Amino acid sequence: MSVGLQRLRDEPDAIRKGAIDKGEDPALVDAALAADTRRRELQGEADGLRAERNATSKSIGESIKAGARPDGPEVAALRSRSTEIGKRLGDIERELTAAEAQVEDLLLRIPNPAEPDVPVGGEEANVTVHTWGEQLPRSQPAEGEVGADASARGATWERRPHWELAEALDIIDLRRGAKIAGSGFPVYKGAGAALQRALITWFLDVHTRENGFTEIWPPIVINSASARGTGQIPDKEDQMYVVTRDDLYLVPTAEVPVTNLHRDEILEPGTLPIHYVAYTPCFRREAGAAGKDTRGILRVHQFDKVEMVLFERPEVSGAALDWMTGRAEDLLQRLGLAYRVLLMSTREMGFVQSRKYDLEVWAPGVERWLEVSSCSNFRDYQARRMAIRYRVEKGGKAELVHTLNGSGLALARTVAALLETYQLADGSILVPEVLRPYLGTDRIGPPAG
RNA sequence: GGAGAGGUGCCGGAGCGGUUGAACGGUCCUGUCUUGAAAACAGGUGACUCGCAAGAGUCCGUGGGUUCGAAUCCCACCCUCUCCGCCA
Repeated sequence: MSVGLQRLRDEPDAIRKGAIDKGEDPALVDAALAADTRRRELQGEADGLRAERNATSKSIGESIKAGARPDGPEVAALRSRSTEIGKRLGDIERELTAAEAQVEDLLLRIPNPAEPDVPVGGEEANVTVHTWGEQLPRSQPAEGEVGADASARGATWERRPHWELAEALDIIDLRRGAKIAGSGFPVYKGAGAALQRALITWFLDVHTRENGFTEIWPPIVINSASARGTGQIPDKEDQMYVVTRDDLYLVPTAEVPVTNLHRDEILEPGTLPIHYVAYTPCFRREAGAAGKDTRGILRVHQFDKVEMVLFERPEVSGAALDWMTGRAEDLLQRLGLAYRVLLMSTREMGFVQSRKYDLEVWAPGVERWLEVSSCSNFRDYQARRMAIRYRVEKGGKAELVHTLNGSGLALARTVAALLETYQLADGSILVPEVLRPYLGTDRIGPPAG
């Protein structure tokens, strides 16, 4: 169950197209359909046999009650007949179980089709919806609006990448992180550590106090059922760290534990929408990305993220996605970081999303756009996997909810962009207005040496 | 980690191996009554699968097993609670 058998039967062409657009195998649709037909046949047979057996067993009980001897010939005849049925039933049931597993397996491998207006294609097809802020150049006049500093007046200076700044300021220690855990596990130190804490706290404060979210502080390990629910299994299994001994995974994002909060639940009328926000560290193996973005903290195995998770009624999930994306944008605007919003194409958006916006922030030191947020609507796809339903009215029929989530925001890259944007000519960092109450200073540095 | 108790429907709480999908109570819904409400009374009130329907089937923590038949018996696992130990 993922795309939904009903929809698969009703509009197989649309599902096939959805698979093709996402670069997945459309033949899975036909395989699933065929497996489902077989499954239904078997279930019909099994149900018939069970009905027969149930009736026979019942008549044994009734005969005995009516006075027949339990070891008499009448009962013995019924008994052997029931045994006979049971044997056939056993065979059918084995086949049925296999067929059910097959259907489920195939369904799990069929992607959620993108919404009709999502551009078809790969990276080149992504659409920039809009941009905000000034895309600062790497070379900065000394009297630039952000980096005005007396000592550098009259000259131009080059913005430095965040890893140089961080090392000079001694606020991020990548080498020692590699020593104690491995490469890609940064150590934040002093003002660097405080900056992490400030960002996390500020994000959570805005979401809970201004945006109406309920804060969740979830476990940062998940079991396989939870990983399956949100689609990490089987789609992204090799990106997760596994605790084999206890059959647990380290969370790749708070989305997994938080969305699973309502797994196998029917939400009563009046409970939707549910808006959760959660901070967790996030662990990703980044398998297949070796050698990519090796410098600095652009691609790391552990980073911090504040995540928004929404449960919505189907008819408003589209608007909810826009709203949620706006909440993430608001944070970037108040941090004063230039960014752009991308509507991701079919092959870029992922397996379980129906629509996804990425927020990319401009990092002038490395002169790149960095993804710091990804806001997605999953419609009923995750909800079906997790059996999250709701009732419109008391006693009404249970319907699947729509789930959405988005980063608000992911830290490592935000920190990189922030350091590079707010660096001054002397290597110190101006602290954005909104973070000053949290950091207790308006400036990090300058470096001692 | 050790010892014990227990996991049943929206909730509480029954359940000799055979009309128990599940008594009883509560909740909620619908009627009757009432100017309205409350009370009282009557009826209804789980999810899922297959089926046009009638209906059939599955589900009593999970997975196996015994049996003609299992919520009821056996085994394993998971979870909760109590006591002990340990500990941020």
